Amino acid sequence: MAPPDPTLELHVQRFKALGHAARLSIVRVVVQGPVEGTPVGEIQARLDIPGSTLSHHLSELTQAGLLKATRQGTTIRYAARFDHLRALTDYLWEDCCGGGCRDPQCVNKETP
Amino acid sequence: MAPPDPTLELHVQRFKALGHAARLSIVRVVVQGPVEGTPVGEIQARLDIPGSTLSHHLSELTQAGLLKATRQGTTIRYAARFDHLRALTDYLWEDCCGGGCRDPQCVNKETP
DNA sequence: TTTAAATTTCTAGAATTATAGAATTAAGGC
DNA sequence: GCCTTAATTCTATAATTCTAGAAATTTAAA
Repeated sequence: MAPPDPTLELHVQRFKALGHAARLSIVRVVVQGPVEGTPVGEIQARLDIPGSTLSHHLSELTQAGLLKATRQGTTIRYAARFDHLRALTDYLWEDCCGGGCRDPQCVNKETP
Repeated sequence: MAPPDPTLELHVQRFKALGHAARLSIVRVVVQGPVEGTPVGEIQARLDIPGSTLSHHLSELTQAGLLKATRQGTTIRYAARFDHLRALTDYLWEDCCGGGCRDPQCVNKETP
């Protein structure tokens, strides 16, 4: 099999983090929320997930670099890492058309 | 827990499909290949994956709607579904900033 | 119609991930 | 110090996914 590729693995981890209903929902709630972040309690209220389960998913998303946490007293706010979210698709298009294509109008990106 | 959401589940399936080193590699090989698709044999040669394992991953990617297969004699070519790949990120930004933001320059999408 | 090449399906064991209750930590107010 | 609220960590079970060899399928050529 192919040798390990840290850049690949990084992106795998991020895609995997988004490949779960609870976690994708969490990310969307946070993306749609205020820039300064959304408190865990509010995420929990919106999605109706048990605390321990939610915490586990938040931890995965944070470790994957898709969310960042900031404490404010007893509440913790999670905000989106928009830079890393955007980098995900860039990685997919990388070297499209056999090298360096970034054109959104590229024929390869059109529906046949 | 929240009720089932078919649109969410669809995107979960696609992110999950990309959340695996072999599958993300496959997608990249195919994206970088010709528009008409890349033969299984060539993908296998490039990535050095056992045939049965590769076939399993190709099936998952196809079921997720990220690749499409076309037969040419005994060889089968897999091509990227660029439309569905692009839709993945659009889904992430959906309702960003509390509704309908599509602006790439949006402050929410800038690195703090 | 036998043979060969390309790819998939079957199978089962190994490995990883998900879930949520109970216990714990952290911060701040009284 | 003690109590309350907010969130995390611990733990164990359940569920899913991965892997790859062996067998089967598909297509076309000899």
